[in-house]
Amino acid sequence: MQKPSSILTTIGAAARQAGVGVETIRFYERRGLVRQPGKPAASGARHYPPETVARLRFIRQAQQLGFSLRQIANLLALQAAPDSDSAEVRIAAQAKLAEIERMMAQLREMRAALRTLLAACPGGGGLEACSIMDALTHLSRPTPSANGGTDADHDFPDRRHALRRLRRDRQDVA
Amino acid sequence: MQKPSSILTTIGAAARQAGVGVETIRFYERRGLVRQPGKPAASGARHYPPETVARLRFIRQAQQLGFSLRQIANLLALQAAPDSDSAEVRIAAQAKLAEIERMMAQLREMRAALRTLLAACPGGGGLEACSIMDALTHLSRPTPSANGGTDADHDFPDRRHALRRLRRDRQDVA
DNA sequence: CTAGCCGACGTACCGGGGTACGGAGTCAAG
DNA sequence: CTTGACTCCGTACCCCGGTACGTCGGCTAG
Repeated sequence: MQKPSSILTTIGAAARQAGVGVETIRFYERRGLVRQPGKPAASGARHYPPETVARLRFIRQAQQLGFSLRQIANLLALQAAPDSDSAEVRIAAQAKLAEIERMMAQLREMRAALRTLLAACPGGGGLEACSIMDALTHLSRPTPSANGGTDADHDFPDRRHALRRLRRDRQDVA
Repeated sequence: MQKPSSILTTIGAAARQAGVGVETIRFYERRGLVRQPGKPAASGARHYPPETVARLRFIRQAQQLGFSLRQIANLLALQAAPDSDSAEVRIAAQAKLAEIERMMAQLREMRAALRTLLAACPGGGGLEACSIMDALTHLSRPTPSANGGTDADHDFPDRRHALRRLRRDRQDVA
């Protein structure tokens, strides 16, 4: 297979150079994040220009900054447009920064709540004595809900939406 | 519809009381997080006991602490088992706390990187002058990858996986 | 010549957390 | 009686970021 002799990269080589999987590149192609080069006449193998590898790295970098693929696509589109203003990029970065700070605040809340629960926790015994289960069951509502109005209580539908998709769970104990 | 007169709750009332959608309850039933009560003979409408509402609130509380539905299911199973030890709950909470701290660390990294980029950013002009795009393109790799080994460079496959699902993106500017 | 590896391609699937749709039944008020 | 609100049920769909699978085809080494 391709020795490091030429600059033509097949998909596999590009994947290795960018540190992603082959399937991932194909996935990005479908998403329009990377466009696939035309196939060289007869044979089936496309060869990727080094720009593609750069683009893949760009994507990875942006992901590490917290950008979603959709947002990265927008950044890349900006990159392609000749009349685009770097102020847009700045705005995007600022928005992302704000978003990250929001998430951190929510994590801090979660952490505080967990710490409180853990502090009040006896180390074992039956569940009746478990202050954590207790707190979850007889909910200590952190958000005050003005209850008894015209309708039923439809309290805070806020943070759940913001933070739900945040965890990376293996199927631990719980 | 049901005034605060009786304790029999239909699914809609239960949903309002717990602050979730009807479809969400049905979804939880499919998942086994909540079991549905038997239907009262002739008619179609099941009536839910107040325990179900409590259970729904439990789920919401636990979600706010960062637990996934799967993990919550385990907690609930624990709750049902008579011989379960509250130490398990404690362990789960500690694990979750550790997880949250990991996520916060990653967010801090992202925040620092974004701040650095923003600090070096001119407020506008062509993209050639954009230090952010620049940084993404000619990657300033934060993780040192020992390169040139036997294989290609397959560096850090870590944080991406941990943090990816963290954002809550509408389709902003980028 | 044949085996085996790579690449190309489409499609399906995973896990997480829901939302929406459409048809049928039931109940109460107007 | 009719209308509207509500329920029940299954199925399908959404976003997100990939992964995997199966079938070709060509290239190259043994």
